[in-house]
Amino acid sequence: MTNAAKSKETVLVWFREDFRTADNAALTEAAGHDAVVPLYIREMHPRTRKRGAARNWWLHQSLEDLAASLKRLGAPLILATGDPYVVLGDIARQSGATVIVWNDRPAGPDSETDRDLAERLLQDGLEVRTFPGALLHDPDKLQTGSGNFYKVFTPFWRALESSLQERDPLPAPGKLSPANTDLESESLSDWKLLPSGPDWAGGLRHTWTPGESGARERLDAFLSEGISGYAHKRDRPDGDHTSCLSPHLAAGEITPAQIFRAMRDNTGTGSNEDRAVFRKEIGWREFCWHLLAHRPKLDSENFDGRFDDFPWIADSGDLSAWKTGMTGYPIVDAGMRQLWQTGWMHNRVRMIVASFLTKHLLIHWSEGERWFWDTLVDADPANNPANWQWVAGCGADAAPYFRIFNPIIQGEKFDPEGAYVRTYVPEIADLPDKYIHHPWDAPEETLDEAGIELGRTYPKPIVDHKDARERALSAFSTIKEDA
DNA sequence: TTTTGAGTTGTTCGA
DNA sequence: GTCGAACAACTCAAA
Repeated sequence: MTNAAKSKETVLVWFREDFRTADNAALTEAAGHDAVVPLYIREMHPRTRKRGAARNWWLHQSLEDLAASLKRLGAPLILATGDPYVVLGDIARQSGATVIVWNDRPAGPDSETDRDLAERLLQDGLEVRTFPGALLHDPDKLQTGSGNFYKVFTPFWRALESSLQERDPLPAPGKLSPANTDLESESLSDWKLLPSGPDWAGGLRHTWTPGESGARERLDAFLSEGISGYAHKRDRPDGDHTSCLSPHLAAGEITPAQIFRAMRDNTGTGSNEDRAVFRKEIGWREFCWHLLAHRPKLDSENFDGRFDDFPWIADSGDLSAWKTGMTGYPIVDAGMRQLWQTGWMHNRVRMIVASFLTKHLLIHWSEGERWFWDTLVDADPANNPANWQWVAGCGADAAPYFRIFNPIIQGEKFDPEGAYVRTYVPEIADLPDKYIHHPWDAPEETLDEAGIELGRTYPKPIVDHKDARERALSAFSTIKEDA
Protein backbone atom coordinates (compact mmCIF):
# COMPACT_ATOMS: atom_id res chain seq x y z
CA MET A 1 0.00 0.00 0.00
CA THR A 2 1.20 3.45 -0.85
CA ASN A 3 1.35 6.24 1.63
CA ALA A 4 -2.20 7.38 2.38
CA ALA A 5 -1.12 10.98 2.24
CA LYS A 6 0.05 10.63 -1.35
CA SER A 7 -2.18 12.48 -3.78
CA LYS A 8 -3.96 10.63 -6.50
CA GLU A 9 -1.99 10.28 -9.68
CA THR A 10 -4.25 11.08 -12.58
CA VAL A 11 -3.47 10.06 -16.17
CA LEU A 12 -4.86 11.32 -19.45
CA VAL A 13 -5.34 8.74 -22.21
CA TRP A 14 -5.40 10.42 -25.57
CA PHE A 15 -7.35 8.32 -28.09
CA ARG A 16 -6.68 8.83 -31.77
CA GLU A 17 -7.23 6.22 -34.48
CA ASP A 18 -7.35 3.51 -31.81
CA PHE A 19 -10.97 3.27 -30.74
CA ARG A 20 -10.73 0.09 -28.73
CA THR A 21 -10.32 -1.01 -25.15
CA ALA A 22 -8.56 -4.32 -25.85
CA ASP A 23 -4.99 -4.52 -27.13
CA ASN A 24 -4.55 -0.87 -26.32
CA ALA A 25 -1.21 -0.41 -24.60
CA ALA A 26 -1.84 3.19 -23.60
CA LEU A 27 -5.15 2.34 -21.98
CA THR A 28 -3.66 -0.66 -20.20
CA GLU A 29 -0.92 1.56 -18.84
CA ALA A 30 -3.51 4.11 -17.72
CA ALA A 31 -5.59 1.47 -15.97
CA GLY A 32 -2.77 0.99 -13.51
CA HIS A 33 -3.07 4.58 -12.29
CA ASP A 34 -5.24 6.00 -9.51
CA ALA A 35 -7.49 7.93 -11.86
CA VAL A 36 -8.02 7.88 -15.62
CA VAL A 37 -9.32 10.55 -17.97
CA PRO A 38 -9.94 9.18 -21.48
CA LEU A 39 -9.89 11.95 -24.05
CA TYR A 40 -10.66 12.36 -27.72
CA ILE A 41 -9.67 15.60 -29.45
CA ARG A 42 -11.24 16.86 -32.63
CA GLU A 43 -7.98 18.16 -33.99
CA MET A 44 -7.87 21.50 -35.70
CA HIS A 45 -4.24 21.21 -36.67
CA PRO A 46 -3.55 22.28 -40.26
CA ARG A 47 -1.25 19.35 -40.95
CA THR A 48 -3.94 16.83 -40.27
CA ARG A 49 -5.75 15.65 -43.34
CA LYS A 50 -9.42 16.11 -42.67
CA ARG A 51 -11.47 12.96 -42.61
CA GLY A 52 -13.86 12.43 -45.46
CA ALA A 53 -17.60 12.34 -45.01
CA ALA A 54 -17.84 8.55 -44.82
CA ARG A 55 -15.10 8.37 -42.21
CA ASN A 56 -16.82 11.07 -40.19
CA TRP A 57 -19.98 9.01 -40.21
CA TRP A 58 -17.96 6.05 -38.98
CA LEU A 59 -16.14 8.14 -36.40
CA HIS A 60 -19.42 9.21 -34.83
CA GLN A 61 -20.50 5.60 -34.31
CA SER A 62 -17.08 4.54 -33.21
CA LEU A 63 -16.86 7.27 -30.57
CA GLU A 64 -20.32 6.42 -29.29
CA ASP A 65 -19.29 2.79 -28.94
CA LEU A 66 -16.00 3.66 -27.26
CA ALA A 67 -17.70 6.10 -24.89
CA ALA A 68 -20.16 3.39 -23.85
CA SER A 69 -17.37 0.90 -23.20
CA LEU A 70 -15.33 3.39 -21.17
CA LYS A 71 -18.36 4.35 -19.14
CA ARG A 72 -18.94 0.69 -18.31
CA LEU A 73 -15.32 0.46 -17.20
CA GLY A 74 -15.78 3.46 -14.96
CA ALA A 75 -14.16 6.45 -16.69
CA PRO A 76 -16.25 8.51 -19.11
CA LEU A 77 -14.77 9.72 -22.39
CA ILE A 78 -14.15 13.46 -22.66
CA LEU A 79 -14.60 15.09 -26.06
CA ALA A 80 -12.81 18.33 -26.88
CA THR A 81 -11.93 20.43 -29.90
CA GLY A 82 -8.75 22.32 -30.72
CA ASP A 83 -5.01 22.14 -30.98
CA PRO A 84 -3.94 19.00 -29.09
CA TYR A 85 -1.20 20.88 -27.25
CA VAL A 86 -3.68 23.39 -25.88
CA VAL A 87 -6.40 20.86 -25.13
CA LEU A 88 -4.09 18.38 -23.43
CA GLY A 89 -2.66 21.18 -21.26
CA ASP A 90 -6.11 22.45 -20.34
CA ILE A 91 -7.55 19.08 -19.46
CA ALA A 92 -4.42 18.14 -17.53
CA ARG A 93 -4.76 21.31 -15.44
CA GLN A 94 -8.48 20.82 -14.88
CA SER A 95 -8.14 17.19 -13.88
CA GLY A 96 -4.85 17.52 -12.05
CA ALA A 97 -3.32 14.94 -14.39
CA THR A 98 0.44 14.69 -14.37
CA VAL A 99 0.83 11.90 -16.92
CA ILE A 100 -0.33 11.72 -20.52
CA VAL A 101 -0.29 8.46 -22.48
CA TRP A 102 -1.05 7.60 -26.08
CA ASN A 103 -0.34 5.03 -28.77
CA ASP A 104 1.89 6.37 -31.54
CA ARG A 105 0.49 7.01 -34.96
CA PRO A 106 2.88 4.93 -37.00
CA ALA A 107 3.40 7.27 -39.95
CA GLY A 108 2.27 10.34 -41.77
CA PRO A 109 2.34 14.03 -40.88
CA ASP A 110 0.51 13.44 -37.61
CA SER A 111 3.20 11.18 -36.27
CA GLU A 112 5.81 13.92 -36.76
CA THR A 113 3.60 16.46 -35.04
CA ASP A 114 3.11 14.10 -32.14
CA ARG A 115 6.83 13.90 -31.50
CA ASP A 116 7.08 17.67 -31.24
CA LEU A 117 4.01 17.70 -29.08
CA ALA A 118 5.50 15.23 -26.62
CA GLU A 119 8.58 17.44 -26.33
CA ARG A 120 6.54 20.53 -25.54
CA LEU A 121 4.37 18.78 -22.98
CA LEU A 122 7.49 17.42 -21.34
CA GLN A 123 8.90 20.94 -21.08
CA ASP A 124 5.67 21.98 -19.39
CA GLY A 125 6.41 19.47 -16.67
CA LEU A 126 4.01 16.76 -17.78
CA GLU A 127 5.10 13.17 -18.08
CA VAL A 128 4.42 11.71 -21.51
CA ARG A 129 4.48 8.00 -22.18
CA THR A 130 3.89 6.73 -25.67
CA PHE A 131 3.44 3.19 -26.91
CA PRO A 132 4.01 1.58 -30.28
CA GLY A 133 1.05 1.79 -32.61
CA ALA A 134 -0.79 -1.27 -33.83
CA LEU A 135 1.47 -2.19 -36.74
CA LEU A 136 3.06 -5.61 -36.70
CA HIS A 137 6.51 -4.14 -37.10
CA ASP A 138 8.19 -0.79 -36.50
CA PRO A 139 8.72 0.80 -39.94
CA ASP A 140 12.10 2.15 -38.88
CA LYS A 141 13.35 -1.27 -37.90
CA LEU A 142 12.50 -3.30 -40.98
CA GLN A 143 15.23 -2.70 -43.52
CA THR A 144 16.87 -4.33 -46.48
CA GLY A 145 20.41 -5.59 -46.21
CA SER A 146 21.71 -2.25 -47.38
CA GLY A 147 19.69 -0.28 -44.86
CA ASN A 148 16.94 0.97 -47.15
CA PHE A 149 13.24 0.52 -46.71
CA TYR A 150 11.57 -2.17 -48.78
CA LYS A 151 10.03 -1.05 -52.03
CA VAL A 152 8.96 -4.49 -53.23
CA PHE A 153 6.26 -6.34 -51.42
CA THR A 154 7.44 -9.95 -51.61
CA PRO A 155 10.84 -9.48 -49.97
CA PHE A 156 9.21 -7.08 -47.50
CA TRP A 157 6.70 -9.70 -46.45
CA ARG A 158 9.28 -12.47 -46.29
CA ALA A 159 11.46 -10.35 -44.04
CA LEU A 160 8.56 -9.30 -41.87
CA GLU A 161 7.12 -12.78 -41.41
CA SER A 162 10.47 -14.32 -40.62
CA SER A 163 11.24 -11.75 -37.94
CA LEU A 164 7.72 -11.51 -36.58
CA GLN A 165 7.33 -12.49 -32.99
CA GLU A 166 3.64 -12.97 -32.58
CA ARG A 167 2.60 -11.42 -29.34
CA ASP A 168 -0.53 -12.01 -27.35
CA PRO A 169 -2.84 -9.05 -27.62
CA LEU A 170 -3.54 -7.22 -24.37
CA PRO A 171 -6.90 -7.86 -22.76
CA ALA A 172 -9.21 -4.93 -22.11
CA PRO A 173 -8.78 -3.50 -18.61
CA GLY A 174 -11.41 -4.73 -16.18
CA LYS A 175 -11.93 -1.40 -14.48
CA LEU A 176 -10.88 2.25 -14.70
CA SER A 177 -10.97 4.67 -11.77
CA PRO A 178 -12.46 8.00 -12.73
CA ALA A 179 -10.95 11.38 -11.93
CA ASN A 180 -12.54 13.05 -8.94
CA THR A 181 -13.19 16.31 -10.77
CA ASP A 182 -16.13 16.82 -13.07
CA LEU A 183 -14.85 17.57 -16.53
CA GLU A 184 -16.87 19.21 -19.25
CA SER A 185 -17.20 17.18 -22.40
CA GLU A 186 -18.40 18.53 -25.70
CA SER A 187 -21.43 16.83 -27.14
CA LEU A 188 -20.84 14.41 -29.99
CA SER A 189 -24.00 15.47 -31.78
CA ASP A 190 -22.74 19.07 -31.87
CA TRP A 191 -19.83 17.92 -33.99
CA LYS A 192 -22.26 17.17 -36.80
CA LEU A 193 -20.32 14.20 -38.08
CA LEU A 194 -23.50 12.63 -39.39
CA PRO A 195 -24.98 13.77 -42.68
CA SER A 196 -27.37 16.66 -42.39
CA GLY A 197 -29.79 17.60 -45.13
CA PRO A 198 -29.90 14.61 -47.43
CA ASP A 199 -29.33 11.50 -45.35
CA TRP A 200 -26.98 9.54 -47.58
CA ALA A 201 -25.95 7.17 -44.81
CA GLY A 202 -28.86 4.74 -45.05
CA GLY A 203 -26.83 2.20 -47.00
CA LEU A 204 -23.94 2.61 -44.57
CA ARG A 205 -26.12 1.93 -41.54
CA HIS A 206 -27.51 -1.10 -43.28
CA THR A 207 -24.06 -2.43 -44.14
CA TRP A 208 -21.91 -1.77 -41.10
CA THR A 209 -21.68 -2.04 -37.34
CA PRO A 210 -18.87 0.33 -36.38
CA GLY A 211 -17.17 -0.12 -33.06
CA GLU A 212 -14.98 -2.58 -31.23
CA SER A 213 -17.61 -5.25 -30.72
CA GLY A 214 -18.78 -4.94 -34.32
CA ALA A 215 -15.19 -5.50 -35.39
CA ARG A 216 -14.89 -8.58 -33.25
CA GLU A 217 -18.13 -10.02 -34.58
CA ARG A 218 -16.99 -9.39 -38.13
CA LEU A 219 -13.70 -11.15 -37.47
CA ASP A 220 -15.31 -14.14 -35.79
CA ALA A 221 -17.86 -14.51 -38.57
CA PHE A 222 -15.12 -14.32 -41.17
CA LEU A 223 -12.91 -16.88 -39.48
CA SER A 224 -15.72 -19.33 -38.89
CA GLU A 225 -17.26 -19.11 -42.36
CA GLY A 226 -15.83 -16.60 -44.80
CA ILE A 227 -12.19 -17.59 -44.87
CA SER A 228 -12.87 -20.99 -46.39
CA GLY A 229 -11.89 -20.66 -50.05
CA TYR A 230 -10.56 -17.15 -49.47
CA ALA A 231 -7.46 -17.68 -51.60
CA HIS A 232 -9.55 -17.86 -54.74
CA LYS A 233 -12.95 -16.46 -53.88
CA ARG A 234 -11.69 -13.19 -52.51
CA ASP A 235 -11.45 -11.95 -56.09
CA ARG A 236 -15.17 -12.39 -56.63
CA PRO A 237 -17.28 -9.31 -55.91
CA ASP A 238 -20.50 -11.28 -56.47
CA GLY A 239 -20.66 -12.69 -52.98
CA ASP A 240 -19.43 -12.26 -49.46
CA HIS A 241 -15.91 -13.59 -49.66
CA THR A 242 -13.75 -10.93 -48.06
CA SER A 243 -13.26 -10.07 -44.41
CA CYS A 244 -14.68 -6.51 -44.59
CA LEU A 245 -12.42 -5.65 -41.67
CA SER A 246 -10.83 -2.66 -43.42
CA PRO A 247 -12.98 0.08 -41.85
CA HIS A 248 -12.49 -1.46 -38.42
CA LEU A 249 -8.74 -1.58 -38.96
CA ALA A 250 -8.74 2.01 -40.20
CA ALA A 251 -10.50 3.14 -37.03
CA GLY A 252 -8.23 1.05 -34.85
CA GLU A 253 -11.14 -0.94 -33.49
CA ILE A 254 -9.15 -4.10 -34.02
CA THR A 255 -5.43 -4.73 -34.45
CA PRO A 256 -3.45 -7.03 -36.75
CA ALA A 257 -2.11 -8.77 -33.64
CA GLN A 258 -5.67 -9.58 -32.55
CA ILE A 259 -6.49 -10.88 -36.01
CA PHE A 260 -3.41 -13.10 -36.12
CA ARG A 261 -4.11 -14.35 -32.65
CA ALA A 262 -7.70 -15.21 -33.55
CA MET A 263 -6.42 -17.13 -36.56
CA ARG A 264 -4.14 -19.19 -34.34
CA ASP A 265 -7.05 -19.96 -32.02
CA ASN A 266 -9.51 -20.73 -34.77
CA THR A 267 -7.91 -23.34 -36.96
CA GLY A 268 -11.12 -25.07 -37.96
CA THR A 269 -11.89 -23.40 -41.25
CA GLY A 270 -9.93 -22.40 -44.29
CA SER A 271 -7.02 -24.19 -45.89
CA ASN A 272 -3.46 -23.28 -45.08
CA GLU A 273 -3.39 -21.41 -48.37
CA ASP A 274 -6.53 -19.46 -47.46
CA ARG A 275 -5.00 -18.43 -44.18
CA ALA A 276 -1.64 -17.52 -45.68
CA VAL A 277 -3.32 -15.40 -48.35
CA PHE A 278 -5.40 -13.58 -45.77
CA ARG A 279 -2.36 -12.92 -43.61
CA LYS A 280 -0.67 -11.55 -46.68
CA GLU A 281 -3.51 -9.10 -47.23
CA ILE A 282 -2.91 -7.78 -43.74
CA GLY A 283 0.73 -7.66 -44.85
CA TRP A 284 -0.21 -5.34 -47.71
CA ARG A 285 -1.75 -2.94 -45.27
CA GLU A 286 1.47 -3.11 -43.30
CA PHE A 287 3.54 -2.50 -46.44
CA CYS A 288 1.52 0.62 -47.25
CA TRP A 289 2.06 2.01 -43.76
CA HIS A 290 5.78 1.40 -44.02
CA LEU A 291 5.79 3.25 -47.34
CA LEU A 292 3.95 6.15 -45.74
CA ALA A 293 6.44 6.18 -42.89
CA HIS A 294 9.21 6.78 -45.39
CA ARG A 295 7.20 8.95 -47.77
CA PRO A 296 4.98 11.15 -45.62
CA LYS A 297 3.64 12.94 -48.70
CA LEU A 298 2.44 9.76 -50.36
CA ASP A 299 -0.96 11.33 -51.00
CA SER A 300 0.43 14.28 -52.93
CA GLU A 301 3.73 13.23 -54.46
CA ASN A 302 4.41 10.50 -56.99
CA PHE A 303 6.37 7.69 -55.40
CA ASP A 304 8.10 7.40 -58.78
CA GLY A 305 9.15 10.93 -59.68
CA ARG A 306 9.30 10.11 -63.38
CA PHE A 307 5.53 10.54 -63.38
CA ASP A 308 5.78 14.19 -62.39
CA ASP A 309 5.40 15.32 -66.00
CA PHE A 310 2.92 12.67 -67.04
CA PRO A 311 0.33 14.02 -69.51
CA TRP A 312 -2.78 13.55 -67.40
CA ILE A 313 -6.00 14.89 -68.82
CA ALA A 314 -8.25 17.18 -66.80
CA ASP A 315 -11.76 16.34 -67.92
CA SER A 316 -14.41 17.16 -65.39
CA GLY A 317 -17.13 15.52 -67.46
CA ASP A 318 -15.36 12.16 -67.54
CA LEU A 319 -14.46 12.49 -63.87
CA SER A 320 -18.02 13.14 -62.91
CA ALA A 321 -19.28 10.21 -65.02
CA TRP A 322 -16.80 8.03 -63.18
CA LYS A 323 -17.78 9.30 -59.74
CA THR A 324 -21.47 8.79 -60.34
CA GLY A 325 -21.15 5.37 -61.95
CA MET A 326 -22.24 6.51 -65.41
CA THR A 327 -19.34 5.45 -67.60
CA GLY A 328 -21.33 2.91 -69.58
CA TYR A 329 -19.04 0.07 -68.44
CA PRO A 330 -21.23 -1.99 -66.10
CA ILE A 331 -18.50 -3.37 -63.84
CA VAL A 332 -17.04 0.11 -63.37
CA ASP A 333 -20.41 1.67 -62.70
CA ALA A 334 -21.41 -1.10 -60.30
CA GLY A 335 -18.26 -0.49 -58.28
CA MET A 336 -18.69 3.26 -58.12
CA ARG A 337 -22.29 2.87 -57.03
CA GLN A 338 -21.44 0.26 -54.42
CA LEU A 339 -18.98 2.80 -53.05
CA TRP A 340 -21.57 5.55 -52.98
CA GLN A 341 -24.25 3.39 -51.42
CA THR A 342 -22.27 1.41 -48.88
CA GLY A 343 -19.06 3.38 -48.31
CA TRP A 344 -17.03 0.41 -49.46
CA MET A 345 -15.99 -1.33 -52.65
CA HIS A 346 -14.75 -4.82 -53.28
CA ASN A 347 -10.98 -4.91 -53.74
CA ARG A 348 -10.99 -6.42 -57.21
CA VAL A 349 -13.42 -3.76 -58.38
CA ARG A 350 -11.30 -1.01 -56.81
CA MET A 351 -8.52 -2.05 -59.15
CA ILE A 352 -10.84 -2.07 -62.13
CA VAL A 353 -12.30 1.39 -61.47
CA ALA A 354 -8.89 2.83 -60.61
CA SER A 355 -7.37 1.42 -63.77
CA PHE A 356 -10.29 2.84 -65.73
CA LEU A 357 -9.83 6.32 -64.28
CA THR A 358 -6.07 6.48 -64.68
CA LYS A 359 -5.63 4.56 -67.93
CA HIS A 360 -8.86 4.74 -69.92
CA LEU A 361 -9.63 8.31 -68.94
CA LEU A 362 -6.03 9.38 -68.22
CA ILE A 363 -7.22 11.32 -65.18
CA HIS A 364 -4.69 11.93 -62.41
CA TRP A 365 -4.71 9.25 -59.71
CA SER A 366 -5.05 11.89 -57.02
CA GLU A 367 -8.55 12.74 -58.28
CA GLY A 368 -9.55 9.16 -57.62
CA GLU A 369 -7.65 9.08 -54.36
CA ARG A 370 -9.52 12.14 -53.12
CA TRP A 371 -12.89 10.70 -54.12
CA PHE A 372 -12.12 7.47 -52.30
CA TRP A 373 -10.87 9.45 -49.32
CA ASP A 374 -14.22 11.18 -49.06
CA THR A 375 -16.50 8.22 -49.74
CA LEU A 376 -14.80 5.14 -48.27
CA VAL A 377 -15.55 4.15 -44.71
CA ASP A 378 -12.13 2.48 -44.69
CA ALA A 379 -10.28 5.48 -46.16
CA ASP A 380 -6.79 5.08 -44.79
CA PRO A 381 -3.93 7.56 -45.10
CA ALA A 382 -1.51 4.82 -46.14
CA ASN A 383 -3.56 2.27 -48.05
CA ASN A 384 -5.48 4.75 -50.12
CA PRO A 385 -2.62 6.69 -51.71
CA ALA A 386 -0.29 3.69 -51.90
CA ASN A 387 -2.80 1.59 -53.78
CA TRP A 388 -3.88 4.40 -56.07
CA GLN A 389 -0.27 4.99 -56.99
CA TRP A 390 0.23 1.30 -57.48
CA VAL A 391 -2.62 1.06 -59.98
CA ALA A 392 -1.55 4.24 -61.76
CA GLY A 393 1.91 2.78 -62.22
CA CYS A 394 3.83 5.35 -60.22
CA GLY A 395 3.69 3.51 -56.90
CA ALA A 396 5.92 0.99 -55.16
CA ASP A 397 6.09 -2.39 -56.84
CA ALA A 398 3.74 -1.10 -59.53
CA ALA A 399 2.48 -3.06 -62.47
CA PRO A 400 4.10 -2.60 -65.89
CA TYR A 401 2.47 0.29 -67.69
CA PHE A 402 1.03 -1.88 -70.45
CA ARG A 403 -1.07 -3.77 -67.95
CA ILE A 404 -4.37 -2.09 -68.63
CA PHE A 405 -7.46 -3.79 -67.30
CA ASN A 406 -10.10 -4.62 -69.86
CA PRO A 407 -13.34 -3.87 -68.00
CA ILE A 408 -15.30 -6.37 -70.08
CA ILE A 409 -12.94 -9.28 -69.53
CA GLN A 410 -12.57 -8.40 -65.84
CA GLY A 411 -16.35 -8.36 -65.48
CA GLU A 412 -16.80 -11.69 -67.23
CA LYS A 413 -14.01 -13.27 -65.25
CA PHE A 414 -14.94 -12.14 -61.76
CA ASP A 415 -18.68 -11.54 -62.04
CA PRO A 416 -19.55 -14.23 -64.58
CA GLU A 417 -23.28 -14.29 -63.99
CA GLY A 418 -23.46 -10.53 -63.59
CA ALA A 419 -24.92 -10.77 -60.10
CA TYR A 420 -22.76 -7.93 -58.82
CA VAL A 421 -23.59 -5.69 -61.75
CA ARG A 422 -27.31 -6.42 -61.44
CA THR A 423 -27.26 -5.47 -57.76
CA TYR A 424 -25.82 -2.03 -58.33
CA VAL A 425 -26.83 -1.25 -61.90
CA PRO A 426 -30.47 -2.34 -61.79
CA GLU A 427 -31.42 -0.56 -64.98
CA ILE A 428 -29.66 -3.25 -67.00
CA ALA A 429 -30.57 -6.16 -64.73
CA ASP A 430 -32.83 -7.77 -67.34
CA LEU A 431 -30.07 -8.22 -69.89
CA PRO A 432 -28.98 -11.80 -70.54
CA ASP A 433 -25.66 -12.81 -68.93
CA LYS A 434 -24.06 -12.75 -72.35
CA TYR A 435 -24.36 -8.98 -72.65
CA ILE A 436 -24.38 -7.89 -69.03
CA HIS A 437 -20.79 -6.62 -69.22
CA HIS A 438 -21.08 -5.02 -72.68
CA PRO A 439 -24.65 -3.91 -73.30
CA TRP A 440 -23.68 -1.96 -76.42
CA ASP A 441 -23.09 -5.25 -78.25
CA ALA A 442 -26.61 -6.51 -77.56
CA PRO A 443 -29.00 -6.63 -80.53
CA GLU A 444 -31.68 -3.95 -80.61
CA GLU A 445 -34.47 -6.39 -79.76
CA THR A 446 -32.57 -7.79 -76.77
CA LEU A 447 -32.15 -4.27 -75.43
CA ASP A 448 -35.84 -3.60 -76.05
CA GLU A 449 -36.87 -6.72 -74.16
CA ALA A 450 -34.67 -5.67 -71.25
CA GLY A 451 -36.21 -2.22 -71.26
CA ILE A 452 -32.95 -0.50 -72.11
CA GLU A 453 -32.36 2.41 -74.38
CA LEU A 454 -28.66 3.08 -74.48
CA GLY A 455 -27.88 6.73 -74.08
CA ARG A 456 -31.14 7.26 -72.22
CA THR A 457 -31.79 4.60 -69.57
CA TYR A 458 -28.11 3.66 -69.32
CA PRO A 459 -25.12 5.50 -70.81
CA LYS A 460 -23.24 4.47 -73.90
CA PRO A 461 -19.56 3.85 -73.06
CA ILE A 462 -17.84 7.20 -72.55
CA VAL A 463 -14.69 5.85 -74.22
CA ASP A 464 -14.03 2.96 -76.55
CA HIS A 465 -11.85 0.39 -74.85
CA LYS A 466 -9.52 -0.22 -77.77
CA ASP A 467 -8.99 3.47 -78.49
CA ALA A 468 -8.52 4.28 -74.82
CA ARG A 469 -6.01 1.49 -74.43
CA GLU A 470 -3.91 2.72 -77.33
CA ARG A 471 -4.08 6.28 -76.07
CA ALA A 472 -2.93 5.13 -72.62
CA LEU A 473 -0.08 3.06 -74.04
CA SER A 474 1.26 6.01 -75.97
CA ALA A 475 0.88 8.34 -72.99
CA PHE A 476 2.67 5.89 -70.75
CA SER A 477 5.46 5.44 -73.25
CA THR A 478 6.54 9.01 -72.46
CA ILE A 479 7.64 7.76 -69.05
CA LYS A 480 10.44 5.74 -70.59
CA GLU A 481 11.77 8.74 -72.52
CA ASP A 482 11.91 10.79 -69.36
CA ALA A 483 14.03 8.16 -67.71
C1' DT B 1 31.41 -4.79 -56.79
C1' DT B 2 29.01 -7.36 -59.78
C1' DT B 3 25.74 -10.54 -60.84
C1' DT B 4 21.52 -12.74 -60.70
C1' DG B 5 16.77 -13.62 -60.14
C1' DA B 6 12.57 -11.82 -59.50
C1' DG B 7 8.75 -8.68 -59.46
C1' DT B 8 -0.01 -8.97 -56.37
C1' DT B 9 -3.83 -8.84 -58.98
C1' DG B 10 -3.18 -8.44 -67.28
C1' DT B 11 -4.24 -8.24 -72.34
C1' DT B 12 -3.67 -9.19 -76.98
C1' DC B 13 -2.26 -11.59 -80.90
C1' DG B 14 -1.39 -15.32 -83.63
C1' DA B 15 -0.62 -20.16 -84.11
C1' DG C 1 -11.28 -22.68 -77.47
C1' DT C 2 -6.48 -22.90 -75.82
C1' DC C 3 -1.76 -21.80 -75.45
C1' DG C 4 2.54 -19.29 -75.41
C1' DA C 5 4.82 -15.25 -76.47
C1' DA C 6 5.14 -10.41 -76.53
C1' DC C 7 4.36 -6.35 -74.31
C1' DA C 8 10.19 -3.06 -71.72
C1' DA C 9 13.16 -2.43 -69.41
C1' DC C 10 14.18 -1.31 -64.79
C1' DT C 11 14.68 -1.56 -60.06
C1' DC C 12 15.00 -3.95 -56.11
C1' DA C 13 17.14 -7.20 -52.95
C1' DA C 14 20.25 -10.58 -51.92
C1' DA C 15 24.21 -13.31 -52.76
